[in-house]
Amino acid sequence: MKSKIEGKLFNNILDIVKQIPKGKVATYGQIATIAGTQNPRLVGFALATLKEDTEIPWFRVINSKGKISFPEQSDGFKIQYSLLQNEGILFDAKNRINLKQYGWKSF
DNA sequence: GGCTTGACTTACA
DNA sequence: CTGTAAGCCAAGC
Repeated sequence: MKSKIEGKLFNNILDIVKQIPKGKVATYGQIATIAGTQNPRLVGFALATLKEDTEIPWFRVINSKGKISFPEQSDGFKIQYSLLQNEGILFDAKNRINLKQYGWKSF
């Protein structure tokens, strides 16, 4: 057992992402701020280190532009796209999510 | 133990 | 609208 947690902010980020309600999405900056860090990259990094069997809804995390962070040709994009639609979230003509409607509000 | 990269954001020109 | 620069934390080598 490790007496030290592997990055307190890191653990915080994952915990916050798990708290995103269904049908809502949150931006990296939003999560980073709530987690207590000024580095949104850690949010992406935290999600990048997740396992396949993770229970964390990483697909509900998008960038400030309201778009998926993956290239449209990437499989990750397709997967996240499908999962979000499955949650009831739709995209506009520019493949962007309407944060005004689906944006997650802080607790 | 030090440097580079990374699913990013915000500000300015 | 696009492009460049700085900020900041953790993992990998």
